[in-house]
Amino acid sequence: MPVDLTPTQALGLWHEVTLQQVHQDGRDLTLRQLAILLEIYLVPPPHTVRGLAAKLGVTKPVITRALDTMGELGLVTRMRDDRDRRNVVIKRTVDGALYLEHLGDLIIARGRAQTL
Amino acid sequence: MPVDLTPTQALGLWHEVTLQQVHQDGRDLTLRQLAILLEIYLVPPPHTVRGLAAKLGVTKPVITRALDTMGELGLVTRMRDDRDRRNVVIKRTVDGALYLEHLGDLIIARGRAQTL
DNA sequence: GGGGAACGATACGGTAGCGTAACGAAAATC
DNA sequence: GATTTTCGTTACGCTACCGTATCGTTCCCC
Repeated sequence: MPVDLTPTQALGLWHEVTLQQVHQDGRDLTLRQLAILLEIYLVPPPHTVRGLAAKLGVTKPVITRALDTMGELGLVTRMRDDRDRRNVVIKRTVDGALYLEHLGDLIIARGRAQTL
Repeated sequence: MPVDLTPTQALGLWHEVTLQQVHQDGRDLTLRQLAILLEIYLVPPPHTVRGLAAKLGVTKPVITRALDTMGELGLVTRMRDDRDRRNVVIKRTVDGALYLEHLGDLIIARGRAQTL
């Protein structure tokens, strides 16, 4: 799709996608929440609270809260690690995968419109 | 830059940019705020509160609040319209332009890394 | 010029995020 | 086996956003 995207076009793409996202998605995830979600789904597991906190450069409560919220939305799940019961392993869900798949398609669609 | 971006790669790009943004930018704009900012800077003026509200599909107080916040951050300014003093015209600022320019560069840089 | 419409801002109660600090449970260390 | 460390969560006070409703100002129109 996008070929030779300029900075301006890149911003235009961001604009289109953001706009669409604001319009249709009532969920309205924070930038941080989205970053966490993407990290969980795009980087090979396992994912832990502390690992995500380190990767994003935020404190642990931020991760816990984000997981609470996104858990209620059905986008992620948590399970205790049986090998080290201090750890919590973050799991993906079908809804979460669909959510991101939808976002990916949106980017592509807008990117295509952007370069036409 | 990105050539033949797949949905997965598009998500990867979003991931990288979001991650970077979370890391370095303390401002942490809402998705809505970012959409408003992009609208102001990428679409030809004039911009009004009601116009932005309609374009984004949100209520007017949302726009007013967002302009308050981003105004304090120096990203936008407001001026009363002298021809119709009921209106408020939203103006761009140097800082706002720099902010988005930075974001555009970030997208390009990450997009390049994405397809390497 | 008086009644109504349009525009943006404000008020209000509620919700959700933040950072710092402390907590309980589990593992590691000695 | 007691102490220390690690891990995730919770508590606290605070800030910022939300939606609905209302307000003051300005313009429009008869």
